[in-house]
Amino acid sequence: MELRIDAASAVPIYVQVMEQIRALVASRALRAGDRLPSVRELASSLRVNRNTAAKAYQMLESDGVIETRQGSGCFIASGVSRWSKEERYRRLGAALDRLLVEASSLEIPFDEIPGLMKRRARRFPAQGGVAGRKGS
Amino acid sequence: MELRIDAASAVPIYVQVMEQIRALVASRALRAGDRLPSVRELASSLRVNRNTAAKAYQMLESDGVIETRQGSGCFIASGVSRWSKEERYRRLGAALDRLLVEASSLEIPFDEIPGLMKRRARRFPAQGGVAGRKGS
Amino acid sequence: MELRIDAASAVPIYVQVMEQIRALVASRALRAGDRLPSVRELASSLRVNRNTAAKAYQMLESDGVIETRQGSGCFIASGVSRWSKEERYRRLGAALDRLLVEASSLEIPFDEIPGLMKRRARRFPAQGGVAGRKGS
Amino acid sequence: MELRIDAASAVPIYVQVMEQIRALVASRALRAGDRLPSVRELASSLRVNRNTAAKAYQMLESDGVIETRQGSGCFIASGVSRWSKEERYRRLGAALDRLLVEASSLEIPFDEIPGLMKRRARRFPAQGGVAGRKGS
DNA sequence: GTGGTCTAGACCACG
DNA sequence: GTGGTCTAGACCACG
Repeated sequence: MELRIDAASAVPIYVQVMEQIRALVASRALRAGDRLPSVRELASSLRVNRNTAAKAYQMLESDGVIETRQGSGCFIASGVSRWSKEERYRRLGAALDRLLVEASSLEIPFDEIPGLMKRRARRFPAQGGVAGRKGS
Repeated sequence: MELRIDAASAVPIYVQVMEQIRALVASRALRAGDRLPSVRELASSLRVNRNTAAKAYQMLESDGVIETRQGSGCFIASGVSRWSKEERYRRLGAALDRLLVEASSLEIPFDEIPGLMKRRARRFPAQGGVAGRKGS
Repeated sequence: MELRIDAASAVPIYVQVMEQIRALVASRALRAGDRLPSVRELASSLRVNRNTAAKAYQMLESDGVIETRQGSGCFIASGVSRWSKEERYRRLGAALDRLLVEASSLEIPFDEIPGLMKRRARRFPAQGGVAGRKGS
Repeated sequence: MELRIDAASAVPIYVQVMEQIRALVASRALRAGDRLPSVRELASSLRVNRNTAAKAYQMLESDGVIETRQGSGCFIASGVSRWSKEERYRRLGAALDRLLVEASSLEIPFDEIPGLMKRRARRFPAQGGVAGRKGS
């Protein structure tokens, strides 16, 4: 499991981690029983503080998304809510709206966006699972 | 002007206000010269502190989205970004990264994005938003 | 870093702080990467509220003068203005107007100004300040 | 007597008025017994609120710079402190430093400044007394 | 009425 | 330890 963190975002890092893990579960990229990296592994791969990674896991556990089994790690809990195809596209639509507002505000014509996106996407690893830390 | 604030969100209230006003400008629901509610009105309608409402307006002003006129209130500015070309593309790049992260998490292939975007873009008036009014 | 605040001045405290830090950057007493005192240190040394010190830093950050790194403090940014050329000359024009008002009030003929400026400019390191470090 | 007000400045308008009148007195452009425009005249020529103009006069009167004679108007008081030539040039020097800091911060080379200033100065009326309201 | 500044103090995120 | 957000409330400048 690889996540992408934007340290410059106003959204706290632990929330970014939570949201992305939730989204991976919801989109079925992660399934019940799948093992998650340890807090230390996650913290070092994302280059964030261990407390931050631990907090994300704690919150996910208290939300019932993951389960901690003493001595063997963290796992995706069973019975987590799934998102329908419609729900996933609805969410991407909202993200697209945010992008278009930004482009509009920056006075960048919409028809330039696909080209810019293509270049940007090259920095991403194999699609469907994104790795590392935002480079900008 | 109707805004919706989620006090429980990790996104700061003043940022939520900024984003929604930017969206209203992009969709031309708000246009250059339009008057915004006063800081006090906004604060009371959103049930937030006056300072929080004022901060949203001040940040929008420093971004060139709105203008403050002494004693008479805040108005939508006449546009034309004050950022350098480099800065504008840097910012759009960051927004594109956020979009790609979302698409990855939702397991939606990148090559579907341009098509989805095109449909979404129809909701926005002129392409690039402000472009059509550049001279005004 | 030693700053002097005039609490009785009509110029807001946070603006006084901003101006003095800008001056230290222009004179190269502060350089890209230098760490600034923490918000709490600055506030206590100037005997102002923490929020006031924080506001000065936040405004300098939004102007691109300093950078904030999560949990580790504020640092002088590596320069290179993010404003468009138009915006930069518009701002200098406003500063020139202020100078001309001052010269008029002091009854100093405008044609003496370039000579006086030349002498003053010797105190500043590279001409244009950051120009010499543009590549760094 | 004509003054130049910058409505966008962080310095309150009534303080700008006070400072410029003080400077005109100090530089001997105004002398003891000279009549000042009425509050109404001043307010309308500067296009500021009457309260603002009145406040400037009140403050100057309480500082002993001007005297109000009932029914005949405001006059420069006798015995107001004067600035020496050295003091006037010292003050202009400080203003020049502020300009150079701004230019440095905007990455505008110092050698462009005299040319820009010349163009800017054309907008000013006869030198030594400046009129109207800043146009930018 | 309009917006801006500042304080004191609480609480949060991150290292 | 670092910076950021928010509130409640005072006070100021300007119309």
